[in-house]
Amino acid sequence: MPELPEVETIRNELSPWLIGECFTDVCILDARIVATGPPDEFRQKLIGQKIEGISRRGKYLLFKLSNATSLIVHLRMTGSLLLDPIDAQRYVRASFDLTGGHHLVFRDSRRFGRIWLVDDVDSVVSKLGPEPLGDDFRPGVLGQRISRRSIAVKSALLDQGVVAGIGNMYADEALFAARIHPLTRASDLSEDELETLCHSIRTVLLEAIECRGASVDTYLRPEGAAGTAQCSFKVARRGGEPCAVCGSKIERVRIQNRGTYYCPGCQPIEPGSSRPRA
DNA sequence: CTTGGGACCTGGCTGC
DNA sequence: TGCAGCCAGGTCCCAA
Repeated sequence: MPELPEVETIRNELSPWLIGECFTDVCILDARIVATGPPDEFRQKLIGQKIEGISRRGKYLLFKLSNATSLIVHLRMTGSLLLDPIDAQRYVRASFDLTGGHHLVFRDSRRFGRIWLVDDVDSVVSKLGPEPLGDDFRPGVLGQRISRRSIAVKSALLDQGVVAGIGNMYADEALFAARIHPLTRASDLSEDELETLCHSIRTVLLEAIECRGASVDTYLRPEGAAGTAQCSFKVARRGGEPCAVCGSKIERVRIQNRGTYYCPGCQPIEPGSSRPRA
């Protein structure tokens, strides 16, 4: 499922092809994906607009348009954006023709993805927390946002208002890298742990971007190739396998109704135990 | 205010 | 083999 590294990869790989091109036609096949008004209006407003730039905020992909509006795309669970696909695609919810002969296809089997056309990007993304790869994402900032939260640290990382762009897979990977048990109360993290976690989040996300994202489920890069970040996962989706670091069997629990994977050897704290851990 | 749980959605998997 | 039923999870919404 597309999280920050996947969306960043899509941004990186679409940009050289689409920046400077104009929308010449728009086809909405499922009206539900348009979050801003009727599809016809969406289509009329978008046609003729030039893409001035493509950026990302959390898991949102932002197309800056020539009339100062923005096209925003969120892929949610199963969405993907394909550039000039050769084969006919299933589950196409919208398609876009552009100058230069390009054809951009929004595909989404589960219909959770959404697109917006807005004057002000903030009207969609204003509640997001800091960008984890930005300069302002510091241990103190993370601490400020979770120090009064009694929820599990895993839940806190999934809260897009705490930090933007982390989803189920990279939350598990970051907590493993930081050697923090996912059920640890967010408010119980020490300053050292906050610093380690902050660093681990950045490292895990940067390494995944290097791998062009993780192709689990339906994620593919715009030109149809897979990412390889899933090959480097230490715990995510590896329940029952031995930990590559200590050999313990990777366990799976449910937190906030999400499958959560961790290594009981490397992330040893038991929920409710007194701190500090041994 | 915080927290937890359900709704949304459908392909793929499990089990009878 | 066929089919019912459950599961995955990002975000929003609502209730406690």
